[in-house]
Amino acid sequence: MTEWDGIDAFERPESRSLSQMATGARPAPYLDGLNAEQRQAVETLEGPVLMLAGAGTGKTKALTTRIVHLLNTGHVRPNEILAVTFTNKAAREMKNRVGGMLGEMAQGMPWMGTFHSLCVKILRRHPELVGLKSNFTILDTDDQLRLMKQLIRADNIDDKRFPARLLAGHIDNWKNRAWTPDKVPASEADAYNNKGVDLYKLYQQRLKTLNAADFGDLLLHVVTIFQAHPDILRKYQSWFRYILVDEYQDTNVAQYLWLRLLASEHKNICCVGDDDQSIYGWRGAEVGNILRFEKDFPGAHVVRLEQNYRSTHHILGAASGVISGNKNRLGKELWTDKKDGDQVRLIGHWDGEEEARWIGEEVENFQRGTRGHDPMSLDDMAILVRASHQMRAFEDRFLTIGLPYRVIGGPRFYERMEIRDAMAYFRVAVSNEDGLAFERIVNTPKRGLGDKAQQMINLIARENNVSLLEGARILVEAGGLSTKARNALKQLIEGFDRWSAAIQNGTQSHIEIAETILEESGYTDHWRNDKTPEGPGRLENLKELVKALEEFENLQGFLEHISLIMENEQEENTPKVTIMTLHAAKGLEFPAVFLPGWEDGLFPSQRSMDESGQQGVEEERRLAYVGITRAEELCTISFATNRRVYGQWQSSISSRFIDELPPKHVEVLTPSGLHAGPAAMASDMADKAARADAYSSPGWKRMQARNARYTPSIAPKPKRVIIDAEELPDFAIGDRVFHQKYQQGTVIGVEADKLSIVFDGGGAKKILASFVTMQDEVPF
DNA sequence: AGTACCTGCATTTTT
DNA sequence: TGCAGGTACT
Repeated sequence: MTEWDGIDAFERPESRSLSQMATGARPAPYLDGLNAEQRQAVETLEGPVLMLAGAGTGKTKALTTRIVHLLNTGHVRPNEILAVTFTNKAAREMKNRVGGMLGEMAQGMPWMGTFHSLCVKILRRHPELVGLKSNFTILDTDDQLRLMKQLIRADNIDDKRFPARLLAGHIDNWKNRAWTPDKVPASEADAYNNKGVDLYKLYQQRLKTLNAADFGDLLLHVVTIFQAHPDILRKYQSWFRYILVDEYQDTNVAQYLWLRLLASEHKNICCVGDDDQSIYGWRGAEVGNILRFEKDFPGAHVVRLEQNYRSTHHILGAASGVISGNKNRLGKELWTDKKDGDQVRLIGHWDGEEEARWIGEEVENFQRGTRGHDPMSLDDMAILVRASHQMRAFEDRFLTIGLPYRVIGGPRFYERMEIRDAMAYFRVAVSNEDGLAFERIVNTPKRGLGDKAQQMINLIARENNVSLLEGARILVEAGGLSTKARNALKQLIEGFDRWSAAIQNGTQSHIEIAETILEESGYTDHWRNDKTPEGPGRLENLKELVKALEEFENLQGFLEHISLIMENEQEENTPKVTIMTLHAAKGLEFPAVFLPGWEDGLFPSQRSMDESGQQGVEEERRLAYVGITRAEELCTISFATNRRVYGQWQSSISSRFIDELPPKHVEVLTPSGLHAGPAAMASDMADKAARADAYSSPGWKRMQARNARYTPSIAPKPKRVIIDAEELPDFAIGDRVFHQKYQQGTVIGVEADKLSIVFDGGGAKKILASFVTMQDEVPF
């Protein structure tokens, strides 16, 4: 591997052709809207660049403009830019914004996406190098845990004392650090009752036989391939002439290595991030990556974006005051030319319920318009909490006063039971080896294949070293099980044979196939016959699922997309207050923000401090910084002196972060109840008791049920989200294409949506365009 | 197979 | 307190 240190000179910008220079001479009106620093970040095209972008300083603008500038000056072709984000949302936004500035040119940017989706793309080209087939499935957390549980039980480990989650945590950690089982250092040998590393090895083997990868693998496998196959690495290195990375402070070791490997030829890597907003250390993010950038990439240009366009002076002052308490930071001071605005408001309450009550009233006040502020929409207000259990108090309160709210981060469409079941059917049909999916649906709907039958299938599959589906086939052919169970299983196997064949030969659309699968398997009937009140809703969800398929070229593309995305944001038009965690709020902004629960132990969280000490406090402090900087106009911090924790009343002291707020930016409000005498307190307690009764009353329950029905998380409406499955490209004769089964080939004829293709492996076929993908992105 | 009860436990979350 | 997961009973 090439070392960055010791390289004395970076490549000079290549001498440009006349046509490139002519292209470069095109006017660049998009630069006009940038401030000096943003402009510098956009125009420093060659060599490593670190864009230190504080909250609200227009980093997305700078990032997208940089891409536009790269293309407009003719430095690079769209498909030679690697642009990486963490979330699909960020990728989508970047795509949209670049698309908005460039028109269809952005369509030609196949390498813009999340770390994971880009890794899948790469991995699908070389799966055999890590023992997978190109149709490998991607496991979600649930599958992972089930698989680990099997291994743990097989090893006779007490999974009470050593829960699967613990093992999953270790393995995740190791993968984040890019440690394959053989690379886990000896210091970790005691993990999971000294069995961690062995189980990790076993787990990886099982994944291979299942032809599956978990999220961590996607990165790890690609890094492994790059490290073991310099020839392959070299091709990607030279292909990606410009690399852009968003939220660099959130990268883990594996992602860092991935980037470093890819950037080491051209060294045109631009990382954007903010060390002060690094809040994902607990899931492997290394703030060190961004702090070390100049060492890792010698000669790096560092550009600081410090002009904030979001918040008022007081809000920024408060945020700066808090974050300055951190030792480990690159240092940055946000400023604004906006008006001073209101000071950050601070208020202490008697208890959590009082806090929720007061915030509810304030929300209504803002809505009405108070003290020189125009009336505000509920959409413009947010309550940001440290931990999701804090949301409950607000939900309860808002429910009683009938204040519309929206909770971000609830259960998602693709995590619903019926959706996961349906997808399990699709998964087995697409990849017969997918034993986890098979297990999930073998007795759903009930086919009389209970524990015993499943154990039998498992046993036979293991003995013959074949997939569960094949094991089941052997069992049926051998005449095992009761007649009834055998026939049911036989029917299921025949079903999968039919469905897999339909997927292979491409005569039916994947939507028809999906409908067929759900019908013939009896899964739809299962819910049609369901008498519980959820039945109709679940059928509805299944319909939505099939509808969502329309956005994809084939079932596999869909499954991949879903396992990578799992999101279901749907907006409806009634304005609502938003309730969410501080983590979920990163990157968002609201005119008015409430930050409740600033009590030591809650925020900063005790656990964080116990587990990570000073480092933990610093990360919590960054979380406070993120919270304050979400606010544009009004920021209200609050705490309660008493709070119910796991049912027990506890008194608490205000957060240390409160004392770090610079007083000149803070207005301290006095709550009406706090200084009342003991009498008021007593009546307060009585009131509370009365309310507690009301909470268990039938009326209350009904209200909750009603709310559940209308809660946004219920009605599913998958948005049109296309990141991995791009719009069907127009194929032309001579195009290089890739087919799941026949691999690479060349188009020799086009009629409507059917292509004639000569495959490299020999043979010509007529194939629906939707079954192949364009392979021009990396020509090798 | 469905239920009723018991126990243990309890951040942050994306892919 | 309230939930998820497991066990034991019907």
